[in-house]
Amino acid sequence: MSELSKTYEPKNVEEKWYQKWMADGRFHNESANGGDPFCIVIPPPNVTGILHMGHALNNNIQDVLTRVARMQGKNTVWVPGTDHAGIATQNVVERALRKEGKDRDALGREKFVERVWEWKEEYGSTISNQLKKLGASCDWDRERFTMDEGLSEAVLEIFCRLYEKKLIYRGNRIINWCPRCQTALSDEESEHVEVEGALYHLRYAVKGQKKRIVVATTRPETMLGDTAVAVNPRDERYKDLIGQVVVLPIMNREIPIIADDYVDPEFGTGLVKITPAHDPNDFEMGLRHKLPQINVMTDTGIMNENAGPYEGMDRFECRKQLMEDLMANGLVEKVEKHMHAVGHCYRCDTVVEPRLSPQWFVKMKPLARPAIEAVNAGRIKFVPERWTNTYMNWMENIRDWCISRQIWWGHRIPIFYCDQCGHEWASKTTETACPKCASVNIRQDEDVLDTWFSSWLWPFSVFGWPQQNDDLKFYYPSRTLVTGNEIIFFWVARMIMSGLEVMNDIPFDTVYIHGTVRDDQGRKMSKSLGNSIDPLDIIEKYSSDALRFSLLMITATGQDVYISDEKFEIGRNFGTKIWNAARFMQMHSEGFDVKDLAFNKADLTPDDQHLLAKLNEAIASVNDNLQRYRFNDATLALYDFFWHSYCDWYLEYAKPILYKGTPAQKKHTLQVMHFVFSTALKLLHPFMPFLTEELWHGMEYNHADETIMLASWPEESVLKGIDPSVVKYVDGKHDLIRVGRILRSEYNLPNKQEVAFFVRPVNGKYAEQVEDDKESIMASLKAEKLEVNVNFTPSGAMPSGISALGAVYMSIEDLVDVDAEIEKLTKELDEVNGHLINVKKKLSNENFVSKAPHDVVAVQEKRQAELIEKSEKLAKMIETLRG
RNA sequence: GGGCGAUUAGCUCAGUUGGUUAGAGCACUACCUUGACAUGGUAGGGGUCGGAGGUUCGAGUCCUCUAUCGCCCA
Repeated sequence: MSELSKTYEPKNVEEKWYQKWMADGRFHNESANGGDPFCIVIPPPNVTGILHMGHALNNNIQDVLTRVARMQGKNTVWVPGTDHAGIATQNVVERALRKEGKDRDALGREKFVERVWEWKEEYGSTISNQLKKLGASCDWDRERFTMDEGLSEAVLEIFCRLYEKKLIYRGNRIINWCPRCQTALSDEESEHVEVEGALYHLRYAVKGQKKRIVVATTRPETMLGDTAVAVNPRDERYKDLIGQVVVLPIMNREIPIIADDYVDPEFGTGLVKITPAHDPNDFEMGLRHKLPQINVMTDTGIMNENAGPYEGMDRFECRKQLMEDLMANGLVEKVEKHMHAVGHCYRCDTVVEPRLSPQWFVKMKPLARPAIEAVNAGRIKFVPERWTNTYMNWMENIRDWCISRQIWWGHRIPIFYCDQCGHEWASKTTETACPKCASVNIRQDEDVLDTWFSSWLWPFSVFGWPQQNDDLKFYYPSRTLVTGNEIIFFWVARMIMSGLEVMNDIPFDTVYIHGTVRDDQGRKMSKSLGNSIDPLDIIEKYSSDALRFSLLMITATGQDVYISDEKFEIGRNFGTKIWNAARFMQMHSEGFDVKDLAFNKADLTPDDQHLLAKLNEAIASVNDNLQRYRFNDATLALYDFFWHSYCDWYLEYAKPILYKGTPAQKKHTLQVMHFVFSTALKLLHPFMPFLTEELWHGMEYNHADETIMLASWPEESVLKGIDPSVVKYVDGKHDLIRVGRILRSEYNLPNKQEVAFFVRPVNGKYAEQVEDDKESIMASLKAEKLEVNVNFTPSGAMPSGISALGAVYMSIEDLVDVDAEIEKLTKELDEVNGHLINVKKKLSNENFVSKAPHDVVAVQEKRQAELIEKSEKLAKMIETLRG
């Protein structure tokens, strides 16, 4: 085997293997290959996106699942792609235009869209390329983009279907309007941010009376569009007012005082101004009471002609001026500080303006019903389960989805209007004449669709729907959807609805929701805070494998992840450890044939068996934890096995054999080592794909499986049948070595100083086993001599300790600090007796004995016996020391 | 206002159906540059599990209340 370099150089290695995997088509699969399908669809990142830690975590998890499935021999496909991110992308290109001194209106729609496509061609593959650095084993031949021809067809198809079913309609309703992006947003795209605002108490005059009433509002400028004042009909205070008329200040408009149950008598003064064109609740109330709707703002957030003297003023400017004017007229009762949630555009953070506007909506209730049912029936499960509540809560209170956007980049709404006869229809193709009156005086709707209106089709549109084909049949539904909780509403819920509507089947059976990646102070990573850690920097500094392993190790199921740079040292150090273990093996493997790992079972030493049992445990743990999406436990099992079981114990055990053993012993030990190491590498591969592939080849394990990617996934059963009593003995042996080392360390013996040990095993069986194992124990203890004697009694004062196998004594003539020894043993005795009291208390408690399960009681009884024995031994040892 | 989550060692976090002596990594202390590895080894110090009450033979784990922090929804 070619010699492994002294230090691991991940950079070249990672680049090399990814290229090779791609060149060999290892990530690709198709339905024609048959077998057991395993499909994951990527949550498509924005085409404008750059990789952040959230992506790294998200895709890392998907890659682990994908790689495991592939090794298990499933027909595995992980479909990658990006979405066209309508508003975000348009913003990016507009910014670029501005730099050139241009704007989109001057350019015109067609030219602008061309520009966006150019931008996409140039920069759109950034995030995909970054995913490759992560090691993501996506089937890149299947990469999709939501504006692709195929996916666009899917969008048109479902739009027309839902339109025909009257599940898509146009309505003049209050929507969330972003004055900066100049488009409508869905409710989900308006992010509520708690801000300190004010509650303005305004005085309105009641017509024909001297008295004034006081209304409270957070947005005083909307009063210009007020068309009523409302009270709760049960509010005794204002009974007399109902039906009276109020004169709106400034505008001098006469508006009625109405009664409506919606009004909360507790809030503010119990009197609410009603502005149907600028507030969703007021809008509803306006419909109930047939109130006029007066829009006082333009689409850029400027006051319009309905705002009287404030026309042309910015909305916040107007608020200031208006308040000054009202104040001057004595129309302000008071202004209080007030915390409230204000909607902000999720793209540009501008304060959203609720605004009356004609938009397209999807009627959601009928789509939601089967989607609720599917989750209730357990056909789709959320992991962790608690997210089911979030999903259900939203679904059960679902509101219609505003899908039209007043931008140019996106799927244009396939609705046509005939200006001749007024006919309106949906069509998948570009229409040239009215199907009703044959007029050519027709036009298509100017708006485009919400980006999510294409990504909600993702699980089947990526396979070519509405075309029917074998891949679609084979891979749909996908298996696990891996995503963050922030897009349960945006995406997950909607995919379930579309899947059931279109495919008549769930889009995936499991939704794994991972945590949000935060900085070490718990803040969300964001550019503006400057606290984001760039995954690519981490890869540069520590390697992709280190990034991957560390991320999973610190990510508990569904909990948020707090990261800082140093955390990635875990993975780097782990990789180095494994690399060096491999180098060690290689140094001793000259002339050894790694093709021949069929060790003779009869020759298995206790340590061999112990190692095999630990490997078996690791395999079981990784498999079990993967199944339960407990990635941190899976990585911990791997870490513990490689580092402690393999390196700390077995490798140290093997050293004397490899340095001084017979050729037969050496061969046997190497067989065990290579068998275990190669199996463990496979188990590690999904988590650290690059290092494991490099070692797979470096150690020449590739004779049967050319790539570790396609090597067989380790299953527990391969190693059954190891005697548990032998495993227990080796655990005891480790304990004995530990006790011996403590003795050395207590007397500060220099590493090189060899010293004699005496062991008094608790039984003859252990005596035999220790005797047989003498060489190995002596090596671990740097002992010049090890005497095993069930009847050993120290001739004089000797440092000692108690191990699971029996008492251990260290011979260091003249150096013994008798008082210190007595103190140490007494301390231990006190501790043992403390435990003993507890156990005795338990066992003498009748309730415990009668009510606790038998095995629990049995454990306590056994423990009692052990503690008594230990206690007696310690007492005797102390006595001996006292002379 | 409603819902969810968190609160365990100096720090960041595990602790799965309640059952021995509550774990890990980092940091810290001492010793060790020994022929895999100082991105390392050996040994060590350090927590009674936010607070109060309850259920139970037994509670970090279940229940109630409470405090603080965070997220989502209104």
